[in-house]
Amino acid sequence: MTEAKEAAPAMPRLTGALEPRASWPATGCSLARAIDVVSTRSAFLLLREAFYGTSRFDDFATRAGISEPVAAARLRELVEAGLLTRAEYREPGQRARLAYRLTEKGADLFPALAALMEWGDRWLAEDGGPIGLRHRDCGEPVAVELRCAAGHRTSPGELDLVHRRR
Amino acid sequence: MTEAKEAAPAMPRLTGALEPRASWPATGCSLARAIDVVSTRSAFLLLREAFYGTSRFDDFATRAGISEPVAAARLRELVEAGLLTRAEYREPGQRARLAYRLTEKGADLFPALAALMEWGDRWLAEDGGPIGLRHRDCGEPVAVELRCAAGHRTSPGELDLVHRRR
DNA sequence: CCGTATCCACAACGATACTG
DNA sequence: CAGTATCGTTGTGGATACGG
Repeated sequence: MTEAKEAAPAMPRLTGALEPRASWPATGCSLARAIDVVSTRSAFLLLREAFYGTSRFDDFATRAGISEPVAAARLRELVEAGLLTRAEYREPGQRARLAYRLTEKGADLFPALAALMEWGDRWLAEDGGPIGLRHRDCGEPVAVELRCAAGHRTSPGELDLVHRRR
Repeated sequence: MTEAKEAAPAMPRLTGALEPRASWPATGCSLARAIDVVSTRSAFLLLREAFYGTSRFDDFATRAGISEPVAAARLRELVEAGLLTRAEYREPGQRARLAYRLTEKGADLFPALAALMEWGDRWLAEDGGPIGLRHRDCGEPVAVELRCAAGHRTSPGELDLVHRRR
C-alpha cells in the first residue's frame, strides 16, 4: 500500500483550451450523466459481478453482498438504463431460468470499472489487490492507458481539453 | 446518441481463471474500496472540477453545481482521503488564499474519470459530448484503452481474471 | 429459485441563513 | 472569500417476512 502524500511532488494538471468559463451545467457533462446512471455503490458492485460472469439473481445479491430488495431495485434500473438484459434461458428438460446479461452498452463500461479497480489496487490495497487482468493470448498483465489516435501514450499533464463544435 | 439495444448482439464477457467462487467479500475488492472513496455524485463532480483546474472553494461549489455545505463536506473528505491538499497560497501584496490541489493519488484517478466520461459521450450524449481530450504534442484525440504489457490492445472478451498470490 | 412488501436507519443533498 | 449551522426531503440500503 502506498501512503497518501500530504504534499504532492508532481502535479499533473490539465491546461485547458477552455475559456475561463462560468459553470458546467451538469446536464451537458458526460461524466455527470454517466454518474447518474451508475451512481450507487450497489450498481457498481452488480456490474462488477456481471463482468465476473454472474447471471442469476441470487448470485448477484450474495456475491455483491447486498440485500435482495436492493439487488432487485438496482437490477431493474440497470435493465431500464439498457446496461443489462433479462433473457429467458431454457435448457432442454429443465425449467426456464432467468439470466441477466450485459448489453453492449453495459459491456462498454468495462474500461471505467477496470480503471477504478486499478486505482484501488495501487492506492488502497496492501498487496496490489486480489484480482489481476491478463491478456489471454500472451499472458501479459493488462492495464488502462490513455492513448492518442497517433498511438502516443499520454499522461494527464500532456492533455488539452477542447470544446467540441458541430 | 446511440439507443440502448434490448437484445445484445455481441456480448463481451470475461472468462475467469477464478474458481466457481462463493462470494466476494467487499473488503478485499479494489473496486469496492475505490467506490467507498468516491462514492457520491458530488465527489465525482468535485474531482472533475479539480482536473479542470478549479482550486477555490466557491468555484468548486458553483461549477460543480452543488451547495456549499455539500462542497465543504466532500472537499474535507477528499482531503482526508489524500486525493486533494489544501495549500496556502500567498502572492506578494495579496492576502492569503486557499487552493485545493490534486495530490498524486488524486491525479492518478484521471483515467477512471476519463473512461467514465468517454462512456457518457458514447452512450448518453446526443452529439458526442461537450468536451474532448487532445494530445497537446500532436493534436490527436485521446481515448482510454486496455493494453497488455506486450502492447496489444485488448477487448474485455480477450481477458482472463486471475487471483493474485503473494 | 426469483423475487416483492414493509419498515426503519442513516446518508446525501438543496435551501436558507449566518460568521470570520 | 471560505466556510458553518440548521432544517427538511429524498435516496440508499439492511432486516425480515412473505408469494410465484
